Amino acid sequence: MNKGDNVSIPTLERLPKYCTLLKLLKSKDVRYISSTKIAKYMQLKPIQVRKDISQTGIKGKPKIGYKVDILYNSLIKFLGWKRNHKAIIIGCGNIGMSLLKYKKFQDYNFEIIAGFENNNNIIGKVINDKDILDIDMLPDFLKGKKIEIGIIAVNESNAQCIADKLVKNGIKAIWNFAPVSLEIDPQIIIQQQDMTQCIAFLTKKIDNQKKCPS
Amino acid sequence: MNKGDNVSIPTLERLPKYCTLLKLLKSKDVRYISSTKIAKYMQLKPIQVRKDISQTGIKGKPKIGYKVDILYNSLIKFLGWKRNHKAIIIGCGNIGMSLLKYKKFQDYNFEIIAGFENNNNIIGKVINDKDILDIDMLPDFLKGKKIEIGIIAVNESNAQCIADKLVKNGIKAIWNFAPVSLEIDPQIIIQQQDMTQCIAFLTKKIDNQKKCPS
DNA sequence: TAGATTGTTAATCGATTAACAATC
DNA sequence: TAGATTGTTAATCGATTAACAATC
Repeated sequence: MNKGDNVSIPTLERLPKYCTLLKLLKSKDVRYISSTKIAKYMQLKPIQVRKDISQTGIKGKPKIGYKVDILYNSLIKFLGWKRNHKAIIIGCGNIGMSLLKYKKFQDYNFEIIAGFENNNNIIGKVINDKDILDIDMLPDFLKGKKIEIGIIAVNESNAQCIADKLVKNGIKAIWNFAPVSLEIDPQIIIQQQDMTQCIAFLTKKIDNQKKCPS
Repeated sequence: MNKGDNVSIPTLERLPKYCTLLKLLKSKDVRYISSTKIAKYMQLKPIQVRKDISQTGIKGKPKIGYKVDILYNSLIKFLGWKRNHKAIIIGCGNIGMSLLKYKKFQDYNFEIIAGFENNNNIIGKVINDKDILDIDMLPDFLKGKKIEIGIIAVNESNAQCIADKLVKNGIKAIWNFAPVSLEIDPQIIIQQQDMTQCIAFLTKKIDNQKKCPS
């Protein structure tokens, strides 16, 4: 096991934000950056930035800081973004469609290669160069294609059944937009995308502030 | 300050999931539920469920557990979902449009009442009964309307400027879909919606598993 | 050189988990 | 009643933060 393989989740979630900033700095021809400055940009503490970076095994230089291009490249590599990752979407309704259309995934070498549907009015469409296919073609489609990620954008009642189908056909990771907790082989990586969490955060925080205006 | 007002973020993010489950139980006429069973459904530990629930001030009964309808109602109330929360969207491209179309927000008493754009080809459209208006009309539109949440779905380079405009016009909370960290009055509640986090999680976990297949 | 910055080691903080008395 | 379950208090675990020697 490599050094950074058991990186903590909070750190893992901050790393892409450093990438975004470093990309910007690169475009402005900034050569070196210190944890102090990164922290200032991102409203974090310098020590946390250093801890995060050190978790990935990247080294800086006292007094100088980190070399922008090296740090950027190492982070991209660390996150696995040097390599292409392929995904398919199941469910091409409102959410599924917007993901199919989304162009920025390619910035992360993340590629949605097709959509799947059971609605005949939608099957056959081509969105952003990606075919929408009949869900029945899923098993055949996945054979030999090295697709690692299945994005579930169907409704709650169908999510579990789709998840089972994906796993059965060799999918390694699931990104689930349906608001249900999937029961699934723990070997499979699950990322739950829960709108309700976001709404809860917003509404609760607003209401707290109303009660105790400072 | 009420008891649950400083509820921890991890707990706050689990509460809506309990709501989802309780709603299902209610529809099946289940009257009582124990932390043990909730935990089983959601792949958590019973003690964590009890701790979460107790943070909201809701009480259960030894041996019996929690009354489903009371627990559900109390959680909804706690999260602020008894009251209507109004939002507007700035930027009606791919992401903004899909949020305008999304019907399930009403389940949480969360209401997007309009969209704003600067593109003349989009201004004037009506999506899901919601008008898309010229961004220049924003200040007038917000006057006296008690809109608390601004959803930013414009590109990176415009996000900060839109955020400033929203705050200037009395918005209390921002849900930011642009991949930049906004610099803003700390009084304002910010929820950062970061696709890159999700992608980082998926790609890194997949690559770790490749290296050490168990 | 002097001083800013890194990276290590230790301290603190907060969330999760455990233990168990109270109780329906 | 007996036993399952709650809720409290304490222990553990892990992430953040602090302190500081090493160093360019």
